[in-house]
Amino acid sequence: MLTISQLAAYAGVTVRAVRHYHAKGLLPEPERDHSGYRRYDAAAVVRLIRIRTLAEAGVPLSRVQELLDADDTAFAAAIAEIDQRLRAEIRERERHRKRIAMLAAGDSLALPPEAVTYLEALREAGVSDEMVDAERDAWILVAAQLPERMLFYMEMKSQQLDDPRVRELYRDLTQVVRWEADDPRLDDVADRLAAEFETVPEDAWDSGALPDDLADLLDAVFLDSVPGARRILRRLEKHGWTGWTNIRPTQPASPAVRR
Amino acid sequence: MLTISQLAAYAGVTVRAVRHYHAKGLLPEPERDHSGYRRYDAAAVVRLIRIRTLAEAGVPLSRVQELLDADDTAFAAAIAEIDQRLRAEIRERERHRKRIAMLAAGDSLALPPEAVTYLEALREAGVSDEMVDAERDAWILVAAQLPERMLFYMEMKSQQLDDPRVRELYRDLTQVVRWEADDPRLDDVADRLAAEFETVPEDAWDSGALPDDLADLLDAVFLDSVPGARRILRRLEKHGWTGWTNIRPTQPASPAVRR
DNA sequence: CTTGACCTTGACGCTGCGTCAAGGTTGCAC
DNA sequence: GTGCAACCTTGACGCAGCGTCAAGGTCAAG
Repeated sequence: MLTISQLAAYAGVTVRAVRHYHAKGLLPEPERDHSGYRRYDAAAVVRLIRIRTLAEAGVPLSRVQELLDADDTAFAAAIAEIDQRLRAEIRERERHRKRIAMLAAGDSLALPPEAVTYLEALREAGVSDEMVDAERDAWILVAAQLPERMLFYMEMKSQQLDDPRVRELYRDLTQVVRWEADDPRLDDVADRLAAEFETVPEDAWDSGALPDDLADLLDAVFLDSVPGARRILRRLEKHGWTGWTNIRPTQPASPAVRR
Repeated sequence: MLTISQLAAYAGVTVRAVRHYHAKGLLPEPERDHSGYRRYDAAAVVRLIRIRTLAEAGVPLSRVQELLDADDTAFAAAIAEIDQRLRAEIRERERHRKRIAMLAAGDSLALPPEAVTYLEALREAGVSDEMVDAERDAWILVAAQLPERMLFYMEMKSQQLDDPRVRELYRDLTQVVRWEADDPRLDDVADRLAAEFETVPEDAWDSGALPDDLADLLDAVFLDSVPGARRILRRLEKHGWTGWTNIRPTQPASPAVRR
């Protein structure tokens, strides 16, 4: 008769694993000797080796039982299913590998490469680090909601950046975001912005627009992080512009007809 | 300001996951509103998206923290390590797949193919199912301890089975294992066995011998499962044979010298 | 006022054991 | 006989990453 550690050694598992299999009902509890020790016969070794074989093949313990006393057909079916699961787990890990490879390649988390390129262009245009970071965070939010539109947005933004006046505007804004909330120069900035917006054709506003809730979120970021934001927005309203992320002309007062 | 479910929705995770990240310290607990609800700003969304991005890439939560504020070098190193782990997990699953494929192919668990072949040969030689099962269990024990020697053993056994007299012996034993412990015919069987053993050259016994502890275990199986086992062994001893699994001639009485 | 959708904390469940803890047993050396 | 190491026992927590009740408080709309 064998003690639990001998049994475990024969089957190549730990004592703890044997007790675990008892607890799970995979291996029947054997007789105890006079001092309460478990005593095993050789049949237990065989059963334990079978359990270990299945477990090492990736069979979940909850299914080992049924596999041990399945007939050939059921066994084959169960095996096929387990193989399916293993394949899925492998595919998942391979997806993970690809993702972390991309993380290692790009300089920023959670952004597609075209966004990384755009942010790089911003930096090269002389925009300060902190503003690039703010832009990056904003685009992370967008990319999380609309990954499939990022390429479009980034191409649009990159084109805008080709215009030297836009680049200058960005550089100037780098200073503006540090001004106090009541700095009177904010109004001048808003006036310049409004003048700039006038040059954009009327129908171009909607094409690059973001969903309202996302725009609200990004507006909130702007308002939270830039002291002068509120003053700029108020001044822009006076010029007939509303919003920020989705900036557009205030609706001409065409009275809505009710009923 | 966002509620926890809005935050979760923006980042594409569950509310439970957000709370879990709070508990793990990955995401700082935000301010509470007057009724104790958590209120988040957009920065939290960005941080949460970063966490999710890393987690989805297979980074363990315990390492997300350090990765979020690692510099490029440290980040690359950590990524490389995680990729290592993912590859190891993939290899493990592929090993599992191979193992279960083998389980599906062979008709028996925990035995190498040559053993399956041998058992098949036994069955075809007319040995009863229950005796084949007993043989199989015995070889499962051997295979677990000495997998590298199984090919050798199975070739040896297969060769023995080429001898028609051995095959007949096996067939006869099929009956014998069912006899009562005190069946007098057991002695005749032991006599026949002894006569058979005599034909084996003296030096052949050790070549196929198993380690003593394993032989003891298999002997125990024999004694446990065959009622007449003890009587056969006693009778064999009288003929000068000892053991069963590792049967061999009793040592000629060469008196041991003490001190 | 009611209802349904959210919010809160707390706690158990899942997988397969590893790892104490606290105590009893066995077997061997002295 | 005694001591010590190496076993054995049950019980319980820990691990990863949340899912899923439970039991209650809150909010907004009808």
